Amino acid sequence: MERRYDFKSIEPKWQNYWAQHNFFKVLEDPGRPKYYDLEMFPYPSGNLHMGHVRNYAIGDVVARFKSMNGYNVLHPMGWDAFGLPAENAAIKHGAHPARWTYANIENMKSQLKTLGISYDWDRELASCKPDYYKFTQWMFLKLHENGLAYKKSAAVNWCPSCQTVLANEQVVDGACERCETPVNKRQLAQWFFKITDYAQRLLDDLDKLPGWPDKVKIMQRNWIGRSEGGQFDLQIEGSSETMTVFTTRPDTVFGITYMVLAPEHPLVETISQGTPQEEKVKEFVQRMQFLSEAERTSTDAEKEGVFTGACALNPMNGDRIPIWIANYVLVDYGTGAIMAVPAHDQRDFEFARKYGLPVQVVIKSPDSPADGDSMQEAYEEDGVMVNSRDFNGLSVTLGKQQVVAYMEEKGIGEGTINFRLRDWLISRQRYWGCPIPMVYCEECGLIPVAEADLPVLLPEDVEFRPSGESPLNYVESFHKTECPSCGGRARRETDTMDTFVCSSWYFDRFCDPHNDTLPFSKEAVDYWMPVDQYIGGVEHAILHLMYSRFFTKFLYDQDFLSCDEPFTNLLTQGMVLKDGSKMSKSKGNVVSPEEIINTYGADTARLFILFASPPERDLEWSDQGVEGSYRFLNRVWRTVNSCAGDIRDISLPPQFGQLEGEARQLRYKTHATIKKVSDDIELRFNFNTAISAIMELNNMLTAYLDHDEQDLSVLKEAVETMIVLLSPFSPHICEELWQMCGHQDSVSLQSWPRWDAAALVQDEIEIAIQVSGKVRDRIMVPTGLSEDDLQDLALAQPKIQELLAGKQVVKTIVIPGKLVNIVAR
RNA sequence: GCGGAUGUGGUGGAACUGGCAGACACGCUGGAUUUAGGUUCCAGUGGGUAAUUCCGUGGGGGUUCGAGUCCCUUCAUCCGCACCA
Repeated sequence: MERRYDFKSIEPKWQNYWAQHNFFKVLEDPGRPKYYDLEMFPYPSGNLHMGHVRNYAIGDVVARFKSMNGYNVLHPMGWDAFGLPAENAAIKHGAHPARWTYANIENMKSQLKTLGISYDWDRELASCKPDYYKFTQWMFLKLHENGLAYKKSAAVNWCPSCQTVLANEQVVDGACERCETPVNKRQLAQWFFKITDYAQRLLDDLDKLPGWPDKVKIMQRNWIGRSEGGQFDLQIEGSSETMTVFTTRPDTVFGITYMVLAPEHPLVETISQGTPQEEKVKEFVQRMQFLSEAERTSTDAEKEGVFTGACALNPMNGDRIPIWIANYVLVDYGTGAIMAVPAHDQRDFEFARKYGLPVQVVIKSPDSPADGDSMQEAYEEDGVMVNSRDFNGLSVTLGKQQVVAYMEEKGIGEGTINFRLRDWLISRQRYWGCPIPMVYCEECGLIPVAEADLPVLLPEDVEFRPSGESPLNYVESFHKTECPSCGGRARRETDTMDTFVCSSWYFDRFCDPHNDTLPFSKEAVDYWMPVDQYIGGVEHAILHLMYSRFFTKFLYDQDFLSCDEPFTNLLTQGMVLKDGSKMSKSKGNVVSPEEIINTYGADTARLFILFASPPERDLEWSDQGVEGSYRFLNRVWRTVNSCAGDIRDISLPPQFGQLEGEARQLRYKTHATIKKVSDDIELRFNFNTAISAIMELNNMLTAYLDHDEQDLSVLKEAVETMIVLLSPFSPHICEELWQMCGHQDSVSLQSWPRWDAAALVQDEIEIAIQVSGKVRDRIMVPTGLSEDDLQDLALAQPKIQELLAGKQVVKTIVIPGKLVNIVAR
């Protein structure tokens, strides 16, 4: 017998076997329940890292477990293949993004194959391939057709050094992710998706997702940021203009002592013109423009502003109110203008004190200050309305309703709901992305490309200049085109789409990946969607998951899908850490999966990563831990080796009779392990405890094999059960061991074992006896003893008698099967 | 500042509904096998104590016959959002 099992030959052997026999290829099968198991598809950076291994190992346990439980399992893999790194590589090393990307995919795919994950590779897709992005463009056209894709001028993140716009997620702490230059804002015409139309549904339907972690739902709720309030207009004194404000506190409208516009608000220039303040206002607005996003919006930046020289009239009482501009009001939230009530809003309060503006109390509770001048801070709690004319005496809640009702009646304003969620900016001035299928015609304006003309191909023969500007701008054969409508001269849109667009529907495409007329057939998605289990990192809690939900709802509304939520259950896996921090090149603490697989094999790598920590939690990498997992697999190897010959020809009895002693205990353990492993995988995703249960079974088997007399049926059942239970975690070694036990078929094709309730019946159990809550003795008792008998037995123990001498028993608590607690004084 | 999570042996972690804290591993100690190292196997391993036993789940308080688990309070670390009117 070999000292160590030979994973180097076993693993490729079974990987080839699975591939040759199309083990993981699936088709729709109405006769079996479906299960769609999906891990977030990776960006092809070139190399697999431990986070990937963890993600796919978790997914594979689920896929193999469900498959052995009779489900028709869809488990696909693909590539999120557009994106900035490919272009950076092109600029830096001169490699074409396409070549760079496809080479990376090749490399990562071969690494992935050495892990032995049960993917249906026939469904592989790459978002950068024309047969895929054709339909990303199709999605754009459908959204455009329905008024959900539009172009508008917007302030976007601009890196002055790279000479390009950046996505929000490419701005880290106010600086460019690539060169660390502070980012500023620039006004550019950009494409948006109108995700805000779906804000309410995206919020409400979170309640339809009990299979999602609360953490993620809370993050999405906050991101959507719904707030109820009112919106009303104020006449600007001496002008025909009005300004509109949004407030969540209509009840404090009589406490307004000044108004504030965001510096970028379009009214700022008009109303300050010709006033003595004009110059100061211009100066302030300019200064704000030069500030970076981070400096401008950080909470600890001091509030500052200037008077515009103009006043507005409070529609409730006709009061003249000065209009200011200030850094703390944001142009893109609400109406970009606020009513300031310093007595009841801390931000307004700080500003008012700094500039000597009045503070007027309009909400009063018994313990709140009545006088604005002596207030130390704003009073934001509940109370009743004062100094508010007819509304005096109303509570905050009632006041809100009645002030809004009054405004509606008088045509001053109305109740409104505001969302923090903004429309999704999808334009990127980048080459390596999905082209936006629109053209600009000199005659007809903005015209969508006809569906029949898709895909708009990304030209391959392009030049990369270090300026970072999109090469599409230089490629005449690309941008020079004809108008789809009038046939006249037109220019193609050279912006490409945010890669999040590509990843917002890839899970649908997996259902029907080779369809060349539609993104997917209705039949295919009706069978497979929604995804039953989605697995990936928390970093996508908001963006990717929200965008995918938005796309799904849109496709549902258009009747392309029958479900309106894409992911029924979501598992967010923790990070893989080394020495307490995230693995990174700069820290030099990266452990390469390739190396681990070479040294210990994929089965060990998978087992360790699943054993070291439950999936949601961060995982501390330990080289010694890996060694331990490897030792365990070797122990299993030896266990099976040493008895395979003895059990090979044994056939299991249809029923195990009354067993005694060790054999009985072993059979108990076998079935207890089936139950434990099944529950841990299915109910809790606690793979670490499932594996530890298998370890216990193997430990018991090792001991059992030392006995002279063995019940070979019980032994066979235990050994084979262990192999089957271990197979979703470490499939290759289990295939080999299964074969060693004399089986011709694959362990992957076995049904998941069922536990036999009869085997779990014990006739004796240990009971703890407590005196006043402290364990003082333990006794073995027959199961099924009555509570009274149990109590009598406990009291009769000599040790307990001794302890109770001279004391009075106050009370006895009996927990059958667990303990007896005797309370004595 | 707001929101969320996590604090258990030397380490990773277990304890699922309030019921024997530390399963399973790693590490360490001792022993066996081996010329030796490695491998493998056996035994021990929360802390204090000579010992009956006492103390122990970040700290403090509470509820309970009984608390890692429930309640209040406090500290530390990590993550997300951050002037959202």
